[in-house]
Amino acid sequence: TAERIMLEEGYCAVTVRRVAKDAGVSSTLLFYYYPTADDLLVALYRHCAARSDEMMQQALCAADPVSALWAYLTDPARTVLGIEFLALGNHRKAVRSEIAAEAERIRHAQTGALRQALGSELLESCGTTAEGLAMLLTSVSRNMVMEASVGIASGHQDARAYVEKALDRLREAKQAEG
Amino acid sequence: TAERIMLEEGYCAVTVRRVAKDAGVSSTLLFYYYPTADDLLVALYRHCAARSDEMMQQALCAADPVSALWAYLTDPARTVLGIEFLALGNHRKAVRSEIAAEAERIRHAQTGALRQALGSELLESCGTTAEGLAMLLTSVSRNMVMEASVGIASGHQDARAYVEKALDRLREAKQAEG
DNA sequence: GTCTATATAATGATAGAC
DNA sequence: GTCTATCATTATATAGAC
Repeated sequence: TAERIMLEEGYCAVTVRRVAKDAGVSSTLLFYYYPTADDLLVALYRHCAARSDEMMQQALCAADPVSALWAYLTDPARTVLGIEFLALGNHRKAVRSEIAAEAERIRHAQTGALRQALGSELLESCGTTAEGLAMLLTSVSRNMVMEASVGIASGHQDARAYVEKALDRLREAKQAEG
Repeated sequence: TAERIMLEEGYCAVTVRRVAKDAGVSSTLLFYYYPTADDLLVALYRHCAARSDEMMQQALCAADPVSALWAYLTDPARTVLGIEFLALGNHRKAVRSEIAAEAERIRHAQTGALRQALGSELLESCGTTAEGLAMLLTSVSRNMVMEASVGIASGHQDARAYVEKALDRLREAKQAEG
């Protein structure tokens, strides 16, 4: 329930009373399990992060990890939720360090997979590193999803085409090399 | 006052009473000028957008518009504010269309300046368009600022170096051509 | 475990004095 | 224009019945 509210109305709308009301229980029951409102948000974050992590691990183990990673990154619901948690971390110190640590872990996992799939040499020959590429792909997908969500469309097709062509080229270069 | 609160605590913290309190006036005075809370937010948005627009116009008229645009995009305070308004638009329909329209206008201005500074042919030879490049640069700067704000650093140096090198190359190609 | 009732503070918004 | 006083609602949180 909390996840749905966060996705539809943003992290500010995820209050104990609101979640309790939508879930059909009393707010005191939620306070019984989560002593403070921040505890509820942290629990929600851990739940979503674990599931997201599982999805990403599957993507990184796929036959084509690069395509699977890009598909994972551009999934609208997951990305909108990720942005909300980022905003949450930006404004509530209680969850900030947790979100930062998890984000670093995720980037590290993506980095390892990209390095394994493409090789450091190929990445360097393209002018970046696995860390840089993971950061760039995350940036484009996040902004694309966020802008699309408010109805901004200019440049989206071009930017998406550019990224997907660049990923195609990386794949081809890897095949030619391997 | 509203701008400061939004920057420091996010758009959810920008309430009529809170702004009034920090500004040292009564909340009814704010309701006198802004009949609803949404009116206050829209007015704040217009104020910030106009100033931001002015900064961008200056950047786009600079000797080196590409560098100036990138400097403008990576300004932390302005970017954090921009992200807050984007999130605001995502969750409050009253301001959504206004924010989307302004964002399209901004992208259009950037697009025109990029086309003028670099030329469509050069951009196409790099595999993208002015719209696509504006979208990509905005994406990287936004995510970089947002992540840095919560303490995420992995890949930032590499991504920034990649973008700045790509922009350098575009400038050099233009100089060689012109 | 789950509830009702409650305390305290903050929210958007209005009525009316000056 | 700017204020005080107020209303209805919602927020986090606690006490205590069952």
